[in-house]
Amino acid sequence: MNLRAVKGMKDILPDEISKWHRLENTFRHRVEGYGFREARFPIVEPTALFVRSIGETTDIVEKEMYTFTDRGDKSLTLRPEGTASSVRAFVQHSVQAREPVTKWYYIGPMYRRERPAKGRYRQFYQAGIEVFGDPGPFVDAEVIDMVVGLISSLGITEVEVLVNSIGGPEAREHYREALLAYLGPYRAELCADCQRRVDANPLRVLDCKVPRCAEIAADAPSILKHLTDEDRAHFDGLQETLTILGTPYRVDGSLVRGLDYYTRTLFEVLGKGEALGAQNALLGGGRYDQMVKSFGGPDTPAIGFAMGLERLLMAMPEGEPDSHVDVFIVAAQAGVRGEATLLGRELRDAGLRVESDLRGGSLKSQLRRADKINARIAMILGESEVEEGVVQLKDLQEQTQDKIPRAEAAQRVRALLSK
RNA sequence: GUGGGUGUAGCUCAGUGGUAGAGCACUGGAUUGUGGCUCCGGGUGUCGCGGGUUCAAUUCCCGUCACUCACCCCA
Repeated sequence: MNLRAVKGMKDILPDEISKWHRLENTFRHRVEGYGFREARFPIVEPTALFVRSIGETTDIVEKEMYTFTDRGDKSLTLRPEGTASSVRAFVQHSVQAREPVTKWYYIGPMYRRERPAKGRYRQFYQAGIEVFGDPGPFVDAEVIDMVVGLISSLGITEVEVLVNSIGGPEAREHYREALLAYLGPYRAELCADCQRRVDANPLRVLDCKVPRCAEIAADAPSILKHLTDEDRAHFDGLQETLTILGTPYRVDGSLVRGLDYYTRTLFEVLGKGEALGAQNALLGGGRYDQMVKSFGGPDTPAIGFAMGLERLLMAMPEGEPDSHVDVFIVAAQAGVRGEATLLGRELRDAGLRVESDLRGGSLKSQLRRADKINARIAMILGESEVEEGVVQLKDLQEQTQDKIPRAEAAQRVRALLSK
């Protein structure tokens, strides 16, 4: 077979879907408990949306986007993340005019053309939330506390919560100057990428992993020293609230994150299980108070996060094997298959999940099938049962069997299932 | 983008210079219409692809592609 899923993109088959459902349902339930409502956005957006929000000099925009020209000569891009679309939609629909605070969540595929690795795919799934209109810091703390609760209700116990503040535009500008002054003398020692970054976006130099650059970055001034009083008060307020909530966290001044749109609060949750390999960032987020305005909307503060579903899945414990079938109907003779099909419809109409093997086959093989797919009950129908208007109700778990009137079949099954 | 590993049955993997095996899965049976456990039986492979060496290559060599892991980046 020479037609395969494209590199870095995976099929999810039914055998693994129940874990996905468990994850998605837990996420939905949790965030809906905080008043978030689902929104769905296009997977394809104008390229400029991401360039302007994520930042021209970020890795995502520089080398990871799936960008193409459509037949109308427009440059389009498969979304690499969800926040840009959320903001675009928020501004496009003037959502701020309908409510003071907007809380949205989304789940869906994202695309980045990176080299695939464990827990990193070119099409991957993210679930995320955005809050528009609340400047914080209480909402920042509540969001962080919410994700901690979410992670824990997924059965993931070993995590670390990192928080940091990179200040607002004013602090960023002061810091930029301080950083440039510091980096100036070292300029020639930096790697080629960083020499370019000094001009384009000096903060990115702090992120570089080239040994010499990392050494230089290690002694660079800290942005925490350049926060304005307001930024500082915001960050203090966040930490105080986390303390009141009893949410564990650690301040990490080196947490910068790869997207340029962040302001003030940044946070990240790291998984610790070895199942994750090197891709241990389960979820990340932060505040982006300038983005709505920069897209032409009103000055609206915002905060959000996104989590990587594949990574969460790897960190989650395996669940109980479940069954997708309540009743398996067995036709004892080939001649009653029509009657068995009718019985199946009767039970389904009563709300039960019913399977059968309409190909027929031996009684033994049909029962084996019922056992294999983990059906709780087998219902056997043969010539004599049809004649008498009854069915054999076999409880595969309790190993019991009763002959019951066919009319009572659905109700008897319900009684057994609810036991 | 850089480095490493691996490609043999549907899956997980053994193995050999003379074209190949196990377990699981699937399937039939163990006396009449009763699953799981046990026992007996059954099918399945362009041994990733291309080239080279050789009388002979799945095995050795080279290339290539794919997958995978790490670096990096991130979710």
